[in-house]
Amino acid sequence: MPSVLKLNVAFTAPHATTAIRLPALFTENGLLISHLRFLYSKRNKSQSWIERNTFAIQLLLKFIDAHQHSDMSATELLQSFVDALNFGTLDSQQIDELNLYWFPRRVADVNTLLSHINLYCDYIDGVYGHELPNLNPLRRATKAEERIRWCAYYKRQANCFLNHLNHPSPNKFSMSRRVQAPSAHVLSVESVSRFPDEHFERFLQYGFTNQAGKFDLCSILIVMLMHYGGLRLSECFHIYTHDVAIDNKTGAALISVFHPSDGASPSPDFTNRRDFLNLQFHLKPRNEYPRSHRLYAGWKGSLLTARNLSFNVMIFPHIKAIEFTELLRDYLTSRINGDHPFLFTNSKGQPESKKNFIKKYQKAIERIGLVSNKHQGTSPHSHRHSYGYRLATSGFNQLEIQKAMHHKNPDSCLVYIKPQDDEIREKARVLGL
DNA sequence: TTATCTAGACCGGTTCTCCA
DNA sequence: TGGAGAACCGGTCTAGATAA
Repeated sequence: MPSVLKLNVAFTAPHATTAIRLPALFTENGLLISHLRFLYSKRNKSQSWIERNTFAIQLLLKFIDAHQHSDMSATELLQSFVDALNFGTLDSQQIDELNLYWFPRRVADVNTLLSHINLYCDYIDGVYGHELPNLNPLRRATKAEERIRWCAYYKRQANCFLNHLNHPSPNKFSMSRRVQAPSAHVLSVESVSRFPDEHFERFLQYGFTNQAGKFDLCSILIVMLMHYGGLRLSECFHIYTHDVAIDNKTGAALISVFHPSDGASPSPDFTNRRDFLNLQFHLKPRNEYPRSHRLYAGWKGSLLTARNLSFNVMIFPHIKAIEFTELLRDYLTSRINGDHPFLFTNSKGQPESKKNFIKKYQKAIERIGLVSNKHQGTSPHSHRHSYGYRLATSGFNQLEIQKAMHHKNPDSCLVYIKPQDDEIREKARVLGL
């Protein structure tokens, strides 16, 4: 049985009226209540953040538990924890006496985990104060709460976890430099992240067919929104059927993407989309479901350009907006409708899940003989890269690309228009340099 | 630097299709 | 009709990428 178990529990804080679901850590001595209270204090953070924090504390508790019978000092033990994260726990013979079997982690990952532990330790300090804990020393402490209080104490005294985020005094520096996390390397990996243009039409035509040989129009439309509209995958799952209109003059589809909760309701009877989903369908905005929920779809805070808290999808090239309309008509007449407002549905009429789309997307990639891999540009996000690059190579300037991709910061689009090594080599060759 | 979203691996349950 | 295999769908976990 593992020394630390994670279970999702319904937690009701004192004086609160409703319970919220949070991950709780259980050791052989019971629930680590201080961590649950810490998570409650951070309940406005994302699901990803809460998961990552819980995972970091879980690793720390497991490591301390594995060293119960060690004669290391507390500082050495915590230093050893940082080393175990960095270099793993297997020796050169691939043997792990601690029975943890951790593999080496990337520097950035280690820093993230240590940052989470640091935050929790700060919270413990705030609750118990800065005095020396009147407890068994760390090595002899048996209760997880006691161990965490000692970790918070040593973190403050010896900066054991995150020296690089604080500013140690000179007399502490010599020790803390031995135990700090390493600096991350500055790295720009050359990778092909745009969808290969030469395969895209074939991908749409032959990738998405079901068992009966019919087109999976739902998936095709989602891919078109990403490839020709530059949408992130998650944004597609927030679109309602009401959010699509047709330009009567050109026949082009006009698509708006609204903020999932605060965006204007399609009906004036409701305050906003949260109100609409709740009262009309007993649903929540999809970014507010837990990450493990089938309806979950993230929201990355795109730049909203309309007062109704939405932005318009800029389909490029324009001819594709007309093709989108034609496919959309076929889709809407053939889809199974369900009790929800979402545009994209699965084979049962329920809102299409991101997870299911990704499975079908990968299958489609394999059908045309490619491998689904983001480094080869065959992941859903690669279409957003293709969109940004297409705008850049068609002569749009940085500000125009920023607006089309709905970035708040003009520099954010640079990653999408970054040239690849072979393109620079080719340019140099053409120039004869 | 920090917070958040995406990708991918692995697993399991259910439903569908084919065939003996 | 029942078994085998494929397809579909969902859950969990971790690492990497992106954006502010």
